[in-house]
Amino acid sequence: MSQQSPRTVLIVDDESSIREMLAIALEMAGFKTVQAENAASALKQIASRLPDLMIVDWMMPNVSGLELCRRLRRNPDTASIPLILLTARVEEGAKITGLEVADDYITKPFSLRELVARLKAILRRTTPKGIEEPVEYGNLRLDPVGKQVTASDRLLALSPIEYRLLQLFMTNPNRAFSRTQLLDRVWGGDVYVEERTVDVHIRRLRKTLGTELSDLIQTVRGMGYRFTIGTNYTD
Amino acid sequence: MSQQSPRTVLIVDDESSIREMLAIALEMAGFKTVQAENAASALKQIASRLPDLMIVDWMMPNVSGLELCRRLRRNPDTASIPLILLTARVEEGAKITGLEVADDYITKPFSLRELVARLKAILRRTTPKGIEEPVEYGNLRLDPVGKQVTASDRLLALSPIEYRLLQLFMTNPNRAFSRTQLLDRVWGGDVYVEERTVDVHIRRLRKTLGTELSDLIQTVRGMGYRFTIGTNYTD
DNA sequence: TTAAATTATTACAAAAATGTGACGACGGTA
DNA sequence: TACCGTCGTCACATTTTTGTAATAATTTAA
Repeated sequence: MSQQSPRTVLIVDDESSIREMLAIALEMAGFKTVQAENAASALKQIASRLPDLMIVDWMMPNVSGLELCRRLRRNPDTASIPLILLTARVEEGAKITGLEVADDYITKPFSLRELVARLKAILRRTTPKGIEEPVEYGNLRLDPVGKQVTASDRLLALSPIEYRLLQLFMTNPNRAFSRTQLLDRVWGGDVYVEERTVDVHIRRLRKTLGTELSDLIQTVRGMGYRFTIGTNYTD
Repeated sequence: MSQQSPRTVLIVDDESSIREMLAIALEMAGFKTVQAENAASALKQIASRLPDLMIVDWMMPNVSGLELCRRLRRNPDTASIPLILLTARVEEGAKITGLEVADDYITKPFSLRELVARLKAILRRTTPKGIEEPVEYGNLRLDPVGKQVTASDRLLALSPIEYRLLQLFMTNPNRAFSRTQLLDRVWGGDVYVEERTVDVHIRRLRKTLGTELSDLIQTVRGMGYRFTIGTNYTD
C-alpha cells in the first residue's frame, strides 16, 4: 500500500480553466494540488510550502513560465523541485530550451492520462533520492518510509517536529540553517512562532538523541544549527 | 540574523492610528518605517526614496490602495517593490483581485506578529541570496553554506565577527581594507564602535587561525589589514 | 638615537546568544 | 471526564561574544 502522505502538485497557469482541469485530474489520481495564476503567486505558494512537483505553463503574462523555472533553479531550496513545462510550441528549439530547466514538457493539447503518467514517472525517479531512501550516518538511521529513527538498532521516540528536524538535518549534512530557515522548512512557511521555539525543539531533539549522538547537532553561534559529520574538532 | 542595513517599509494608510501602530511594531522588529496617508503622498515618498516593501491599506479616500498598487506595478521602477495589502474584506473575490497586484494581503483585524512574520517572509523570498561557493586557499577553507572554516580538515571555532572578517578577506584577497571599511562591511554601516576595536578582532582572528595561518592576515601600517596570498617576502 | 605614532596584547565587564526547566494550552483517546 | 503526548512560550541560568581601556611592543620619522 502506497499510503504515504499525498504528493503536492503546484499548478501554475494563467488560465483558470486549465488549472481546474488539471487539478481535478490530479486529485482523482490521488495528488494534492495547489494553484497559482502567475509566477509571483507561485513563488508565494512555494515559500509557504514546498510542492513535490510543479506543472508550469510556458506562456504566461509578465514572467514567463520558463523564467519562473530558471528562478527556481537558481535557488538551492527550490532547485530540486521536479518541473513539467506546459507548452503549445512544437518547435525543436523550444523543446530543447525547455528541457534545460524542466524535467519534462508536454505540448498542448495533451491527454490527461499522459500527463498523469509522466508525472508519476518523474516522481518515481526523483523522489527515491531524497524522500524515501533511508539516510544513515554512523549508527544513526532515519527511515522515511516507516518514519522511524534508530540508533544502534534501538528505536528512538521522536515527536513529529523532532522527526522533521532530524530529517532536514540528515538530508542536508554540514549545512547551517538559521532559525528562520528551520521554521520555514520544518514548521512550514505559513506558521508564525517565536524563533526561540526552535531552540527548545533542538534541545528536545538532542535529548532524545542521547548524549553521544547529540553532538551531531551543533550550534552555529549567531546563525543557527547544523548537522555535522565527518569533521574533526580541535577545541 | 539582521546584520544587514535595515529595510525600509512604507506604510500607506489614511488612519494615523493604524500607521503609528504599524510603525511601532515594525521598528521594534528592526525595520525603518516611512508613512504616507494617501496615495499621492505615497508616490512622493517613493520618488524621494524607494522603500524595500510597502504596506498599503485597501480602503482609502480618493485613490484606493488597490489602484495605487496598480499604478506602482505599471511603472518599471516601482514594479518590483513587494506589496502587502491591508484589507477588511474577506470575500474570495477581493482576495483574488488583491493578489493579482499584491504579494500578500492581510485582513483586519490582524496580529502584529503575523504581519511582521509575513513581511519578513516576503523579503526573504524577494531577496534571494547568491549561490555561495566555498573559498579555499591552501589548506584553509571557508564554507559559507555550513558557515564553517577548516584548516587541514580541522574545524576552527570562529566567532560570528571573526567569521565575517575572514569571509571578507578571503573573498577579497590581496586587498587592503581600512578599519573604517572593515567596520562598514563586517559590522554594518549603522553601528558605532571604536576603530581600535578592529585591531582586537584581527588579533582574535589571528589567534584562532593559529601561528601558521595567522601570517595570511597582514598589517598594512597606516592603512589597515590585508589577506595576502601567493606572495613571498624578503625583508 | 629618541620621541611620536601606530599597532599588539591583555584583561575585564557588559551585552548578546544559547541552554534549560517549567507551565499552560491543545487535541486525541481511553 | 481524565490522561497523555506534543507544542509554544516564558523565566532564568549559563556560556560566548564583544567593545573598551590600559599597557606593552613595534615601527617610523627626525
